[in-house]
Formats: sequence, structure tokens, C-alpha cells
Amino acid sequence: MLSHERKTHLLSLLDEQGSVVAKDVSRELGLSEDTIRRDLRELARDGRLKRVHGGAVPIAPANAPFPGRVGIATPEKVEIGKRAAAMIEPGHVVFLDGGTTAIQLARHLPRHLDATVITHSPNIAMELLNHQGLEVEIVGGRLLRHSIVTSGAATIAWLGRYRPDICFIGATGLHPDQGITTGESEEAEVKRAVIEKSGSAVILASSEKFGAVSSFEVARWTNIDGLVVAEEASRKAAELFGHLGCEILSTNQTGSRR
Amino acid sequence: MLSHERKTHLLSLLDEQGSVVAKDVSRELGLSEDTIRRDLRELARDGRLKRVHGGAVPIAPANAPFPGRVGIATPEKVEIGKRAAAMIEPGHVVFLDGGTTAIQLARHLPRHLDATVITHSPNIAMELLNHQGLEVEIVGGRLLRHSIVTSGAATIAWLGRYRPDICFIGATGLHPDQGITTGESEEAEVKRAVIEKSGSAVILASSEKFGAVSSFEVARWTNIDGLVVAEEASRKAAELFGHLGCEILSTNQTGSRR
DNA sequence: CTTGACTCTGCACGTTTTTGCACGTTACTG
DNA sequence: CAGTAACGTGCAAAAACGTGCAGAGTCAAG
Repeated sequence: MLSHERKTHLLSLLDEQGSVVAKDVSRELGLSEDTIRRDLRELARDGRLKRVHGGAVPIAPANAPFPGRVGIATPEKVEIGKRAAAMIEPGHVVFLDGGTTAIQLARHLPRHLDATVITHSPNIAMELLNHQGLEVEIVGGRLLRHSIVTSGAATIAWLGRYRPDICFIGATGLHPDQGITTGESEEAEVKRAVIEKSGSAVILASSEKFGAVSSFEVARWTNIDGLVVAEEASRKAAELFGHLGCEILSTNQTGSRR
Repeated sequence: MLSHERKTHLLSLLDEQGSVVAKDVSRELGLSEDTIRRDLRELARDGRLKRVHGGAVPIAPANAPFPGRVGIATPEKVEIGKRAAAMIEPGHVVFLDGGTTAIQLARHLPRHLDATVITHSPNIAMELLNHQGLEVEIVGGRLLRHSIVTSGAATIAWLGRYRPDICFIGATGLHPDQGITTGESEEAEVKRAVIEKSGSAVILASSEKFGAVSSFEVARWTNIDGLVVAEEASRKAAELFGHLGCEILSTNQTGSRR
């Protein structure tokens, strides 16, 4: 492994997780801590990160050139994002919802994947600029500040043009009886519309949403084809949602739908 | 195997994997490491990749985490952005083009301005998240990577919904006889459409564009109401464009149109 | 067909860079 | 304030490097 690769890895870890622990990385990469520390020292000297006891943190903590741009990337969300990204195959037309988990998905798409991504989040769109192979379509409309997605009648109308192969949708509530819910009415409408148009619908769900119910219905379980969860949460997900007819996809499994 | 083939192979490996390890390639191709190293050295000399200990990495690490893309903010562009931002009044419905100068405009909008901004650039939209008072509308469509704006038939069609009071448009060529031009056909179409729909049209123009002509026409001078230039460039602008019927707005002046 | 100029490739050899370990020091933790 | 973990530095082995050189192959002129 090249020194440059390690440094890139360290920086992206920092970006994804907000901090880096030298010991963990050394174990992960199978290298001595000394080597990692040396890398960290050099990166710190170049002003790419800030060295702290035990590891490193971003140079300007919580500084946001863009406000609330990425949000907190918990390891669980990263894991879900990776897993979901792996489901997308060349040639697919994919709808990507907004939200921090979807960002992780975008970030972990293969760099040269040849596919089309439709999104109503400028955030996601910016994230995908790096991916040369992708065609990116933005669904316009009024921008919701809080969630960084467009919504409203115009957005819904515009969505009518698309028939994605698969859509990845975030939600704030997943309940066996109450279905999939979210906390914002306008957002819920968009999600509903997308799911209706898509060949298959996959929910990105971190475990804190399990069993929760928010105010606005996004979908019933019968309309959902897949649920991407972190491996650690897969048992709980199976218990709660296993009998509802949607496939539960956690990171240890392979294969995709459709 | 020809040297040229190897080099192509190396570059495509780099493209696919983000890095190349000399040893691995030499083993893969059954050649000595020396040969691979020589190739890498030559490619590095030609600026096709960056040589590092152990192998090579892409010349420009596409690994620009997130905002990275804001572009270079020259003092002149900042000045133009400030000046143009000052033209926007409460209640206005404004269309903002993409581009680095427009970013500066967005950045210098009063933080609590109560207005509506329509834009086809996710970049601009993200920048405006900070501004609580603004309503932001995104115009959807296919995303052009290079300029970070949407374009295409869908974008044009969508624009039909709006009648902005004023639009701020960037361009790469401003010529007394040849009018306003830009270098990308699709972008030009969008700019034309916006100008047609807008109450007044203002061009954001840094001085290096003066006298230049690009390939695609955006507008004739008769359709342009204002030209925002930096103070230092205002004399030159007046000479070149003063007689063409559009107001030249430099930073020492006040007042806005309409 | 032969010859000579030229290029490409692999090897040898000395140099530089990287890496892991040892050891003394510094910073957290309870 | 003591114990532990992390740290930085010096050092030696290993890996990668660049250079010079010789043999093999190519091509065109003779």
C-alpha cells in the first residue's frame, strides 16, 4: 500500500467519521502504529488535519464552508451507505433521496459506475460531481432548508417524468404496523411519489428509527421491496420487520434485487 | 507488448483504482519493475500522472472532499459579487446563474434578505442555505459537471414557469459587436431562456472577458439592461460597451434598475 | 541478405526512502 | 500521583529507486 493511499484513506476516514484513531487504522491496514503516526504527522504539517493525542481530527472542527452540509456520519450510516451503493449496477437509473445516509451512499458509489442518478437534493448532486461515469439529474422545486431537498407541487409534477429502476429513500420512522413515516409533510409527499414511480423501493434505515413513528406516512410495507440496515441491527430488523414482505439487506449478505 | 500499450494500461489502471503499484503491474504483465518504472517516469514527465514511492497516483486527486469546487475567488469577482448583491431588494424574485462570480453574489447577499432566488446551480443553492429569509427554487434537469448547473430541454421547459424580476448571468465573452457569448451550447440556451423571461437582465463580467468572443450567443446588447463590473474595469467597460444601451454598474455607483 | 543505427528491455550496483522496532519522554486517566 | 497509553527519535533492514550498460530486436540503407 502506497503512502499516498494511506493518507487519502486517513483523510476520507476523517471526513466520514469526524475523527481518526491511529491504533484502529494501524490494525485495519495491518501496519505499525508508527507508520500511521508518521502519516498523521505529515498531514498535520501540511495543514490537512489536526493532530491530537491518539489520532487526528479535522482541521477546523465543525467549521462549515457550507452550513450543515454533510451532517454527522455515524459508522452505522456509513455502513448502510456502502451496502446500498453496492446494490447499484451499471446501467441502472436510480433515485436518491436526500439525507445523511443517502450522502454516504453517494460517497461510496464506485467512482466510475456508469449509471443515472436522479435526486432532489443539491447536496447529493454536489457529492456526485466527482463520479465521472454518472449522469446526474436534479429534480427542481422549492428548496427545503432543513433537509436540503426540493419539494412542493413542482417537484411532484417533475417526478412524473421519471421511472427509476430503483429508489433509495430515507425515513425517520419504521414501525411494523404504522409503516414508513417521516416528520415533514412535503418531504413525505415527494417520497411517496418516488416510491410509486420506481421499479423497486429500498429504505435506508439506521437502527434508531426502528419502531418509531413520525407524523406523515411515506409508504406501507407492501410497497417496500428492501430495507438496508447495518449488520449489527439486522437481527432486530428481522424480528420487527421480517414478516412484512420486504427483503432485509445487511452488510454481510450479497446479491441485489430486480 | 508495446510501450504505448503499457502506458495506456497504466493510465487506465490509475483511472480505475486511483493508484498504481509498480511491483503489481510488473508481475501482472510479466515485465521487470524497471520497465514499469521507466514508463511511470515518462508519464510523470508528461504530466499524465504523479509519481510516488512505490507507484503512481492521479495528477489531480479528484478526491476533493466536498466543497472544493467553489472555484477561485479573485478580488475582482468578489467585488462584482458584492456590487450585484447590493442590487437585490426585498421582495425581488431573482434568477442566479451558476459560476464563480455568481457564487460571490450569493455569498454577499444580506443574511436576512427577504426575497426569492431561482437558480439552476446546486452549488448556488447550497451556498444560499445560510440565508434564512430567502426562498430558494432550484431548476432541475441534467447536471453539467463542468459548470455545475443543470441544462437541457427539461431545464428550459421548467424555466417557463418563472418570470423573475431580474436575472444575473455570467458569460465568457463580451464583445461590442458580437454581443454576449459563452463557451457551452447547452448553457447558452439556458441563459437565453432566462434572459427572455426576466424583467431585466444583468451580466456579471470580470474584465478578462471584455472584448472576447465565445462560440455560443447568449444575448445581444439590446436585451441586456445592466453590466456589473469592478471599479477598476469601469472605464474600459464604458469605452467598449457604453454606447450599447446597457447601464454599466461599478462599485462606486449606487442605485439599481426597475 | 548484410550492416549499422536505433530502441527497448532486463540486470547490476550504489543511493534514497520507507518501515518497524527499541527506548526514553510526554500526555492522559483514575 | 502513579500507571498506562501514546508519542517522538534514532537506527537498521528492506524495499524502491535511478543510472549505466549490454544483449535482443527492428528497420532502413546499401
